[in-house]
Amino acid sequence: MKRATLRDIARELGVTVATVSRALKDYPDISLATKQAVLATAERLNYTPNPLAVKLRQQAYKVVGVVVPDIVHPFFSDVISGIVDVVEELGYHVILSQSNESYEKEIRVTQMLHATGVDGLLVCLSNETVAVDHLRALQDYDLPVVLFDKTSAELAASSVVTNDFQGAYDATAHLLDQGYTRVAHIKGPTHPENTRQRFAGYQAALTAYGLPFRPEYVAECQAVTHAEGAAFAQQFMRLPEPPDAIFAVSDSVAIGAITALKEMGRRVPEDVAVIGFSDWAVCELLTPSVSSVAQPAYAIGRRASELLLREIQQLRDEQPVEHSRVVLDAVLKVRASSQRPESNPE
Amino acid sequence: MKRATLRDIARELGVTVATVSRALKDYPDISLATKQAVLATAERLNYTPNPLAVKLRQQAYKVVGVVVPDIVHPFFSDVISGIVDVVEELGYHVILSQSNESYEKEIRVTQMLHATGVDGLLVCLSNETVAVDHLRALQDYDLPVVLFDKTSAELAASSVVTNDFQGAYDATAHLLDQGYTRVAHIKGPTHPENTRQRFAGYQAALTAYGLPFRPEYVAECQAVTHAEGAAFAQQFMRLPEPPDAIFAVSDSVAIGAITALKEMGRRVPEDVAVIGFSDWAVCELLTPSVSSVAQPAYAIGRRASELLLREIQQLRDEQPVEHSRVVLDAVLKVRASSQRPESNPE
DNA sequence: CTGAAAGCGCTAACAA
DNA sequence: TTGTTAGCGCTTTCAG
Repeated sequence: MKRATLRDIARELGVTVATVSRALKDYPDISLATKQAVLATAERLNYTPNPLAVKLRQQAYKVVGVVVPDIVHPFFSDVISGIVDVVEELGYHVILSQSNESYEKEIRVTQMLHATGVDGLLVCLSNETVAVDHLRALQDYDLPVVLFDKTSAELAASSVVTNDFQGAYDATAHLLDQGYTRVAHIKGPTHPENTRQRFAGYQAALTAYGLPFRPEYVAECQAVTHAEGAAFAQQFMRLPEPPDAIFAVSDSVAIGAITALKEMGRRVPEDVAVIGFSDWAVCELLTPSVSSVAQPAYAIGRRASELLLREIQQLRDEQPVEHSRVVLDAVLKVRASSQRPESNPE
Repeated sequence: MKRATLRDIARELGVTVATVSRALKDYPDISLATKQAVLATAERLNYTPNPLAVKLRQQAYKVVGVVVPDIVHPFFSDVISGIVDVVEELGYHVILSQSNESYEKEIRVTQMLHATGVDGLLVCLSNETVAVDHLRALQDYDLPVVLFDKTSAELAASSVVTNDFQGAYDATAHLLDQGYTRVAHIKGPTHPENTRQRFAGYQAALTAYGLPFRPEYVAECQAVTHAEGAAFAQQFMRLPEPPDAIFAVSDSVAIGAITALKEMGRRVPEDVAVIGFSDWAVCELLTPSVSSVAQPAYAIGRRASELLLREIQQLRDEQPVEHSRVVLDAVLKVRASSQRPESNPE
């Protein structure tokens, strides 16, 4: 069955397409009789407007593009879920792409998204991404871009991030409150702003508690994996004075560290406390359950979409486009892996 | 900066848009001089074709719609990843929607997807879905639909599923091979075909091993949650002759059951073995590690997209559309939760 | 209250 | 080799 067009309806009723179009959109000046006739035949022919024609006419795609490093990741699927929920309420759809943490692929997919036709872009930068010219080029075409999670100060754009500094500070302070004194940090790569912030929060907490910063207690991941967490935990334990607590930049790294510590015969949290970042669902199910800093993933998706849709609207109304930076608080989830059974058994 | 159009290029060179269009598409009959001139100015003006105009002209959206019950689910995000990888190779994009396991919402989003404009649909039915008239209606508009994971025999459409029967059979047979004799099953709701198949595989294995089917050893989930797994495990243990092994329809249910069994003081796997379905990443990390039947999620996404793209092509070529049913094997992952330490300590 | 006509940007058959 | 023309399906002036 071919899709019915305005012309089909018009022909059936002996009127013009303009009349039909108006009748369907509840225009003021239209006779009740024709309106009802049009509505009836539209119903009968199962009419639905051709989306392409409508969009071409209005110069609006009603689509937002989303680029994440990796779809198969609990944090990102949560963010995506938030995005989908918000944009669908306003009749927009979501086109999804992944960069696989590759700068090249990120350039490719953002350009493809622009070529395919989107009204705006929601992007989480890949770990490899330093330069943001590819995004600036899109902005030059009046395509609004909102960054989330991994953002860049180089780009004049709205962004939504977790308060990584505060989350990291809270995590480190919690360990220190528990009586641990030699707190190490497995940090992420230097490029994404958010892992730098976690590092800064860690340092700030040490300073606030009057503890020295010890470079040998800091390791830097490349790929931010389970395996790296394990490797660095082993490296730390080989130090003359090994740390008694580890704050890891991610849950995967934390879990890798815990696995390695157990294999080395260290008890968690008695000998070494561990705390991660992101609060994956697994954290609760592991033994010991893993303390972690929860990122408001779903809320990030929602806020980022709201900002993007606002900018799209402002652009359409030829109003000045306002950029905002939204920082959402992280929530520390204290579980077994960071709680010293009896802080001071004295 | 406004997006350049064919007309802009044409005006600059004093030719018509038709010439420009042809030059850009490497038409045979075009002078080298004009072709180069066009290419040069196109480059200079940063020309990219207006996707809407192209699509309206060719009557092709270059977009496939995807409907899953829940984006935030490791199985589905894996499937989606497979879909995205395949369709992007052919210049298509993915529009994502979720039904939240609601029949009503599934109807709404599939219609929205049709209204928005997609060339085809990849759908995993919600647990609530029994009737498939909403999908049949879309097929009537020559919109190809491919079902995956949760499918329906009511719809004449291609489908890609896990071999749930074989997976369930293997899981049950494995338990029986380990020496467990009273194997219970926590099954899913009756509607989705796949949980029925798991139930059938369970029964077939019992029969093959000459064991009776005991109705009191079967419980049926509604929501397929952690909590239900826990509740049914407790129910089983209250039986006069409780089972010594449980095959659960999903990992969440299996993990819930294990949690409850531990709380009741039963050891897993010594007193009761447990095996789940889906092989979530957590299974490996829990204590005891949880045996499970792995579904080829990424491959399901790939195969389903391949079938859909084939049908879209066939439709465009006005060839007959062929439907296929692809059944991909499940793989049993044996871990600690289902392995009797010493089968016969005799 | 409704029709006629223009146009969104691009493509393709037909002329020249 | 290039221009002319028509049209994809819809919206929106401008007339009447």
